[in-house]
Amino acid sequence: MTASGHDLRSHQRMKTPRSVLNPDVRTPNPGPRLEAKRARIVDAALRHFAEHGYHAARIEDLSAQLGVAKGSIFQYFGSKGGLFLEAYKKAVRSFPAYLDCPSQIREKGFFEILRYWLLRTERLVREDWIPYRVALLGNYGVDLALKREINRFLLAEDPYGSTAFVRLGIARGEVRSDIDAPLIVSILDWTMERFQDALLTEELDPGLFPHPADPAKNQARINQFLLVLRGAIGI
Amino acid sequence: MTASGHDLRSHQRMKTPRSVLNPDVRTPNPGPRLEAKRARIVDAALRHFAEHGYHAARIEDLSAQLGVAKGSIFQYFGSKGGLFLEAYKKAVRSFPAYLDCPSQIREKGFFEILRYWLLRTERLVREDWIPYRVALLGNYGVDLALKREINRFLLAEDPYGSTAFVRLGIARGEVRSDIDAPLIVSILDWTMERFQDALLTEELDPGLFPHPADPAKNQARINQFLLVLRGAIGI
DNA sequence: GGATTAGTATGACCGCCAGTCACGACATTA
DNA sequence: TAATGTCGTGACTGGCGGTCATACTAATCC
Repeated sequence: MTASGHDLRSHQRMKTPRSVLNPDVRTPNPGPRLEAKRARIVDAALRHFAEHGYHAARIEDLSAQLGVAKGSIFQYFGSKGGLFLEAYKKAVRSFPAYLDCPSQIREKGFFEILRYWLLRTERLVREDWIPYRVALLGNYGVDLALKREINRFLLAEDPYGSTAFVRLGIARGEVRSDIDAPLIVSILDWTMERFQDALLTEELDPGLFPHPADPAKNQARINQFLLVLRGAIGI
Repeated sequence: MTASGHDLRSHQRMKTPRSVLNPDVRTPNPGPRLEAKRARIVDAALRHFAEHGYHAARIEDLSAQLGVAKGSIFQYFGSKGGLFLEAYKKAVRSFPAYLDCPSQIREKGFFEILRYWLLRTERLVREDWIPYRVALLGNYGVDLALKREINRFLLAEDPYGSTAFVRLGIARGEVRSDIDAPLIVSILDWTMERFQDALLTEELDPGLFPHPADPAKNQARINQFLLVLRGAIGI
């Protein structure tokens, strides 16, 4: 539920820009078999990175576990960073966008949608922590070169639909219109990301973030956070 | 100007907790010679990390450039991560705290202090970009283990004095008191950090953050940002 | 001052792992 | 079957973080 940047996700599968991390030397039309193998690798990598972290993850272990040669993985993804980037994308794409909430929630408006997701995220994490952990790694646990690619991706896809969400808020008269919409979006993304990290890190990486967090008090915290956020970007 | 956590920096040089990154096997009273050598290494490391990034920095290069054996560096700092942590601490400690502003600014109140530093930071960065770049690396360009130590440090030292600063704001009646002060501090830290990153990244790491930023418009952005922040935690 | 010892400096060496590449297996076409 | 392109492979390499036996220096003692 966090991202930064404009909503540019217009059509599916826009060509990602070439880069060291994204050699993309595959044939133009890979064919279903290769695509399937590629997907298998990404799935396993997701789990592997989630379990070991970025640096401690060993490509060779991954390849052994998959029954695939190490060389193949590099052929598909170019580098460890490239593989991680694909895993990260898959993780983030698996998260719901703000507007993917039930319609009766949507009718209640902007801030109720936020509340819905904040309350919900805890359970989502518990059900499947793997993509959340990989997202955490991507946000804080890689080097700047990779982080740059990640930000580029978030900017291009806006996977949580923050821009559309803010637009809805403005249209409903719930979100202030005297401030540049992109700045609103950024602030929403920043604070939501950090707040959720603080809520979830207990399970994802104990000790990563300072933790005044008694889980029982999370609901109260969420309410306070929403109050502040409403003051910031509301009305 | 950003940190997260309580203001615990009570006395100088509180014992940092032992850890893999902080073996601290030095003698209890190192003597001035060793302290000087240690400081020399940290200084050079600061520059070296700033120039090359965390992963691309080579301890051996650093040691050659210093005329010091590689083994010595590991003897002093235990690991590359330990060395970086020290460099990061030094960088962050070199930044001014919120309340270090001129007294006539302080008299103008909480939000004017923020404005002062936001306007000021750009120039500070230009004058000496090295610590800012290292802080950026520490925030986004290391692995989670190191990031954990960094957060622990920020929590323990509160190097920007955010807690005292918020306390002042509350005392002056400028900052809302209906919300847990620690949450206010966190939100202030989160947003200030990200906003400054967005402002400064142009010079520190072009392309790291999405950049709608025409430098000429920075002042307008700062004003809008302050408006939002005032709504969030003001009155 | 010489001897003993504790603290400090050194750089050759080791283990590890991302990334490479020559070769082999396989598929496709002729 | 031969020829040609594609895909898969794993032994190998390069480079770097980290170690440690040895050398050196400074302090301490008789």
